[in-house]
Amino acid sequence: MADAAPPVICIVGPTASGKTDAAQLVAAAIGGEVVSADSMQIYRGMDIGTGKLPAPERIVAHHGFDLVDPGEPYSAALFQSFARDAFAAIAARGKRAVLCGGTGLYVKAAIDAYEFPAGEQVDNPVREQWTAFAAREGAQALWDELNRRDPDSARELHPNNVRRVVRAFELLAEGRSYAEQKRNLASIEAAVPTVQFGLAVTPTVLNERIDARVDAMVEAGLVGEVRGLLDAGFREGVTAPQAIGYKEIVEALEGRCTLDEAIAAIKQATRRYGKRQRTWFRRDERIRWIDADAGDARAVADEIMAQLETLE
RNA sequence: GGUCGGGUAGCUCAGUUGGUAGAGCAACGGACUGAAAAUCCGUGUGUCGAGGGUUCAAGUCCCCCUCCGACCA
Repeated sequence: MADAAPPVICIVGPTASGKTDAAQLVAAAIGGEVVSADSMQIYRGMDIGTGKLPAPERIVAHHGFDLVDPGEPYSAALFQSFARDAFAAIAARGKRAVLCGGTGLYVKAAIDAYEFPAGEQVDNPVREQWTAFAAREGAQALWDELNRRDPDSARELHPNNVRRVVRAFELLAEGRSYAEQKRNLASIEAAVPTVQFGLAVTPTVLNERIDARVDAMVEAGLVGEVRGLLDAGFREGVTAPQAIGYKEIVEALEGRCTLDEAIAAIKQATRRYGKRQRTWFRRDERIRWIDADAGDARAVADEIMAQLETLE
């Protein structure tokens, strides 16, 4: 990437904070293109429930949507290379990238010096092996085994966190260490120059907005979308069927709860997700927080542009 | 009107022979480098329905009132 490329503008925040509209308005104003950093918007056919900006409403180019089918696996490493390529392509067009993200890990993978050395492998036999071991012998046995081979990393992990313990085995198989990687976390540097903005919404206000948004998704046809996905083999996927708004509707469609119960569950899960996002982004000191309580995308975009002007 | 259940944390409920209460879920806080909308960790005071009584001591036993449910009239 040329040194002359201006910093990527990065807009983060929890679901329903208004990122999507604000990012598009900023991009439109400065001649930019949006890159979405969202682990569920990458799936084709998952539109309503992921809050994907509908094509007719896009006034600038969007990237990061519909990268794979719901049955396919994906990873932060794949997103990293996708995002880096997108930044380069946008710069080459003389445009400016606006990264818009709710998935903290994907945002960091895109802009920070996260390294995924062993390529872009997605179906990892080591993962399968140890996941099966845990299912057979239990979480504690899995952790004990890690403790035998890499006590340094085991100490960093709770035995119940099977996912991460398995991940430590994957790293070990590549001659790396989870503990060492974690130690380096604090000193990670930006790999891509960015200016980051976070949309801050008071939790009570955000919760109300989430409820309204979920109702709107149902009205927009979420149930039909899920039904269509099921017919297309949605259940085969590893990640996509875990999406909030989808897994609950599947429960209702398969008769394990009522639609009203499913809708309530979606609202609850989304509120909790919003909280996790807040926790994730809060600790990044580079983020400049913008008050987004009013829900006025225009005002938020104006504020971002005003701040950009003072910075550049 | 009568009989029997039941009224304990925001919700569903435990609570052993009386020793001033605890699980799950929710809520709140936190972690996070190849599944991340995932995964995991931490935090439990509440007039034990009201009043009275027995007792050194009552969620627990007795009386009375009240509310909910079922059954009988």
